[in-house]
Amino acid sequence: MVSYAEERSANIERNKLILKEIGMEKLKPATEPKEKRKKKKTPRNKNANNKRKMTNFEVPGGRDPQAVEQPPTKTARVDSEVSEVPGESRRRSSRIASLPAGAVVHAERRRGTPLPMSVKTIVPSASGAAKRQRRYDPKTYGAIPGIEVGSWWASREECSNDSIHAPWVGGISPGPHGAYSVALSGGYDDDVDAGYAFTYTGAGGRDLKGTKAAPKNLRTAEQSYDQSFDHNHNKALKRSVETGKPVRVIRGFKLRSPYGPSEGYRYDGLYTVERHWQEKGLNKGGFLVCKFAFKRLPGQPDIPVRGGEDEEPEFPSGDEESDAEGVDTSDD
DNA sequence: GGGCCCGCAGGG
DNA sequence: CCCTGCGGGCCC
Repeated sequence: MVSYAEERSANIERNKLILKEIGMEKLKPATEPKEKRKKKKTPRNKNANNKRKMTNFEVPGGRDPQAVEQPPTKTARVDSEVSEVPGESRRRSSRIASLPAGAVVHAERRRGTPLPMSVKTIVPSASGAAKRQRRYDPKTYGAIPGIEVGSWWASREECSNDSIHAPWVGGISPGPHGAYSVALSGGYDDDVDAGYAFTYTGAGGRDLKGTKAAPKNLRTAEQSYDQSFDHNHNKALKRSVETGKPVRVIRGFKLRSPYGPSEGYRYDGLYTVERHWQEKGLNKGGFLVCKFAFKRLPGQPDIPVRGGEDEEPEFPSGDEESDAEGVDTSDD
């Protein structure tokens, strides 16, 4: 029988081929910007709230943000001076590693704290927009005004608040004419992330409730049955292929790829879903999974790659050879 | 590190 | 109301 590693490489190779087929080569810049470590420029500012968002890379030489409806740079919401997050060098791998020192999580949102309910009701937000104080409807195709490509958040909750990706947990935010957004967090071991294109695994096929005897109430779990395009989320991504609607993409720190941020979540702009198919997933049982191939729209700022200084690129950033990269368990 | 258990946004 | 989901705090 085939080992997990072998099966994984095989899947990865197949997925890489698909990415080549959809023509992502041209999108990848000759030289890729390094992820900017969030240095601790500003002293501290321990006033909570500065954990808002920040753009992670300033593009060398002004590119023209034309091609893709670039939202008006409107840094609202950061009411306080956008102090640099003193996140310094944290090694990825820990959870949401460092909410930078001063970035205290709002007490109301903490888990054990008592008044989460009242938080929602605060800020009626006249326009009856949403319960949260969202400025824009996340159920929008394309860019969210005011959120630049490269913006960064410490948690999924914050991404949701800024309407970039509404679900707190789910990777896919479905809509009638396609998905609005997806989150790459490395949930599936055989997905390939080449930055300017990537493969993505659909939702479903998991038993989140556990067994009758041992109920689990989980949020994620191993595959235990086939995924299908009947699942609303997968159906939405399939629609994206048909309609060509752009999908917002965020990458999370758990993503094992040079393009994954070392901490938190980063908005990497708009992509189109080029293909959808089903294949045997990397799971015990060989259950089918729904797969999708995404390609980035041109004209957006380059994606920063990890490996600023104290981090060594674990993969040769691209695909190229069939480098046996991930096959190992290169710890981490 | 792993296991638990949970809040929440969204859709049905 | 019910169920789902590439989180995440907490405890061990």
